[in-house]
Amino acid sequence: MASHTPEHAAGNTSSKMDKLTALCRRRGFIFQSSEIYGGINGFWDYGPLGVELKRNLKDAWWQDIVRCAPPGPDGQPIDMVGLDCTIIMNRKVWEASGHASGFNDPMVDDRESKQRFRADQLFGLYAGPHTGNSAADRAAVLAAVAGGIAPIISIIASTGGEAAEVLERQGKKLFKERNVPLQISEIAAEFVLLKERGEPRLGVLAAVPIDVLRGRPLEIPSPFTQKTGVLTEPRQFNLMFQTHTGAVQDDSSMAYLRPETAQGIFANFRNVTDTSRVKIPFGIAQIGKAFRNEVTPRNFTFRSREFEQMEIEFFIHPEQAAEWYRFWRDVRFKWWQSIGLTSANLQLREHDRDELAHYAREGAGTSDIEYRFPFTAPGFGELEGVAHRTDFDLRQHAQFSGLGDKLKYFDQQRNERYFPHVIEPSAGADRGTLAILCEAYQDDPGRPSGVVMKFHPRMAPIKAAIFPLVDKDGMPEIAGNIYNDLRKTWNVEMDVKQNIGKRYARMDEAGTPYCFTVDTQTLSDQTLTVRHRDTLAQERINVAEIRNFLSKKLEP
RNA sequence: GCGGGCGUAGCUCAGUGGUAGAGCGUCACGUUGCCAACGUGAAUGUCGAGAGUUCGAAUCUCUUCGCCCGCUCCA
Repeated sequence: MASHTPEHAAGNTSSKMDKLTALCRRRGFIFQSSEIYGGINGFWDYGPLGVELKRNLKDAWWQDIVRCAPPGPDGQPIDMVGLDCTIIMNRKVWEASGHASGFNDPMVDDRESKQRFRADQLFGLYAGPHTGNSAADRAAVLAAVAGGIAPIISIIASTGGEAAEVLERQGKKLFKERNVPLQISEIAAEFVLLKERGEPRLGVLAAVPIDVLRGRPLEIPSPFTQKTGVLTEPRQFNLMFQTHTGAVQDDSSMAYLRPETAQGIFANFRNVTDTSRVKIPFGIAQIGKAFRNEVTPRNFTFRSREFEQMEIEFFIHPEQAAEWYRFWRDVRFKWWQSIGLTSANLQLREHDRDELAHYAREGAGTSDIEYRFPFTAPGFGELEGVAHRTDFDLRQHAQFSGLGDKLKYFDQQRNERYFPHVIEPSAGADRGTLAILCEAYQDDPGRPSGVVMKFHPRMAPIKAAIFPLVDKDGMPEIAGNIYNDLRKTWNVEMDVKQNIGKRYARMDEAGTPYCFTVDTQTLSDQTLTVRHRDTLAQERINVAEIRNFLSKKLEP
């Protein structure tokens, strides 16, 4: 795998992505939203081919998750029901979920270097006394941090461990920029042994408290230059879109566009259990739009401000969390492979415990199913997150709605009332579509189009094309009959214009896996040629066999 | 949001103050008949947008919008 460089590893990454976006535009997969008005940043439209592709992805998900859910760990069929809830909900939903307060990350700017970072990712190196009594020294320096002393050096990191790594790697450079006569002699996790002018001191790496940052930003050294006096106070960036319900726009009518579909499922948990006879373990699935005011939408459709999610909330008894977490993680990874993401560009990555979201920190784990996009290579970008959300959301809604224990689930078999835990596989439909496009794209100088989209037949926007070799001698009529029959079941196209090579080339760019061509021989023996997109090979089959042929090729 | 780069036909680009162009693609007709072939013809432009300078702006200036790269964010 690693032995041969993927064609979109560093080097021609941008050119592959440029070619792909050009093809998406040219062939009608994806357009920029409101293009004739100059576009709008972070919003994308799906054209005639794109809408088929994305719909195939969502339909496959719905079929494989809701209508024909996989057997569970015990081999028994899984209980799964669908849901479709509104984008705008009572705003208390977002207070309960934590989005209203937690979804806007305070950001800090370095006024001098014009760089910005998240306030909660700022770590400081704090120095305290070194008496030799390590327990007392640690307590002393931690007390000093809590008391609000300024760090001597600052670092951007998401965890203390990462801060230690940065310090280890760049320690000398950081001290040089600060121009403090300090030396590091030892780093053990977040604790650091320092020497200041030969005098030993105990250092600790700790998050810079937000209230210190807010109150005295000028005393904190910039993580970029280690200069003081350049940082701004943390500022709020609300990532949720706001709107108003009703004609009068005041504070009381303010509402949010949902930033995730999950909360609609939690808010309907009781409705579903009351009406559908599902029993734990069971899942509720939903496909729908969500909206986030991303700081910087970029990388084609990868980070859009309006996007579509395919989410499952799977409700379980807390004791079964680990088992169901592993189950869904593996099922979802295999599913992406089953629809054509078969290369080493797809990977499953288990999160480190300390990078987990607030609701998942105590859980059985979180993992990402990731794809190596041309623009992330050699890194990966997230397609789907599988998280054990514990009972966080249901408990929050129980509290905020005032329903309390009434929102608990009564388990007949266990004779027990409890808040179920939740395993959440949450996939991005637009990101999935983009990964399928990236995976399918193949330069091929050996064919007339120069490029071919090798979609899995189940995902291909056009399943087959029907061509009369010549636009005469009764061939168009035969082709027309076949077309009219096939289109009752599949999205197929007929094309009579121009020479056959041009028509094959167009279908290569659209990623159509099979082309059926009616020729002179068809007139006498009822056979026609099937041209295979991936191999360019041709075979003859009987006209009456076409339905069988396609059914077999298109089954999951 | 900050810094850097870029916006001319569907695509790739030429055009640096004086009538908006080429190739490819698209479409029509003819011809051919299994991989963008050939001939003839046609359509297609708010030169990203707005303002300014000028007798005259695709070209110079300012503003703005969008795209790409970095920081940042994330399904």
